[in-house]
Amino acid sequence: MVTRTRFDDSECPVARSVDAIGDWWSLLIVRDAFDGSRRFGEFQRSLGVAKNILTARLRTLVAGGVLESVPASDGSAYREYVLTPKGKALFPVIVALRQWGEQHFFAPDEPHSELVDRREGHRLRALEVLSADGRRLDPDDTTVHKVSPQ
Amino acid sequence: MVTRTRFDDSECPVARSVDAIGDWWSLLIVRDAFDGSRRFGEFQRSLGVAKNILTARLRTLVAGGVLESVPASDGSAYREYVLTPKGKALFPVIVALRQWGEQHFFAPDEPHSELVDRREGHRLRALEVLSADGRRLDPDDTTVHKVSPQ
DNA sequence: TCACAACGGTTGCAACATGCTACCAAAAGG
DNA sequence: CCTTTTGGTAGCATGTTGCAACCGTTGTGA
Repeated sequence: MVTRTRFDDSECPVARSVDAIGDWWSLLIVRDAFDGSRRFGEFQRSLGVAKNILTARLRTLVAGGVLESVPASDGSAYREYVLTPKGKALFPVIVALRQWGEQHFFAPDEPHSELVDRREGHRLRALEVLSADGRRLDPDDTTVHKVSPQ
Repeated sequence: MVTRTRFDDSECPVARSVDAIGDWWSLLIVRDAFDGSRRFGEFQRSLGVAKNILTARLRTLVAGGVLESVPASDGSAYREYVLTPKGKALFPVIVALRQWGEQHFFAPDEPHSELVDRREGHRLRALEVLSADGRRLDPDDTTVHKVSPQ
């Protein structure tokens, strides 16, 4: 069991997110879930993670409401792990990580797995951070509005 | 020194990204860097991380090209850690984590720090995953195009 | 200029998390 | 039935983290 309550009470949403999914394996488990993995063995073979660690991570993700354990879709007595709506809401996070990795860790001609639009088969548009009125924002165009603790 | 070469050679961009920044502290260090932290002590006070761990993380992030060590901006003899262009490209990742946290870990009226457009002072628009031709995509609308290893 | 505090670490050690292997019960398949 | 697959658990070696103490350098105030 992972017990990191350090930032549970933080006022920063990033910290709470990292608290929920910010360890080495959880993000890759979620990625696999988006890619269609459902069964314990699928995650285990895909990731090469130790089974006791996978057990712990799946439990944590289920406890955190990211995954839920449901009866197997093929009618067998086993269970499957599927993304909850909260888990599916991580889609932009995974896409952002994917695009960052594509841009900074691969040579232009180096092969890598690609996330494509199912209808057209094309690569996705790069994520853009936009202001309320639709302007494209760089990091320097934004600032954190701190909550005064009182 | 963090030595996780397990996924350095993965074909999946998400895995390489997680390899670079996917541990407990690195993402929070990057968040602080976006929020304006530059000095060792700033990160240390803000995060409450042990100094030896912070030392190791900063070194890893510098080695990974996310941060760089530059002379202090105030003319002192100390050094500062600032985001490289590669580091600044993590902006959508941090914003995605922030928005996910805001939506799923805070009650509607619960106070939390907010990332706002500096010009207008308004909250940012929610990130959208778009197809090449601009349609809004859900996870189910996409599929991973696997690279055949050969 | 001299003392003292702050900065940016390093070192050693204890506690905890992870990875590996072996093992096991229940389910599926033949 | 008998065998294999699945989905774990248990124990142990190793790696990582957190904590406290220490230390040289840099800034600071008298």
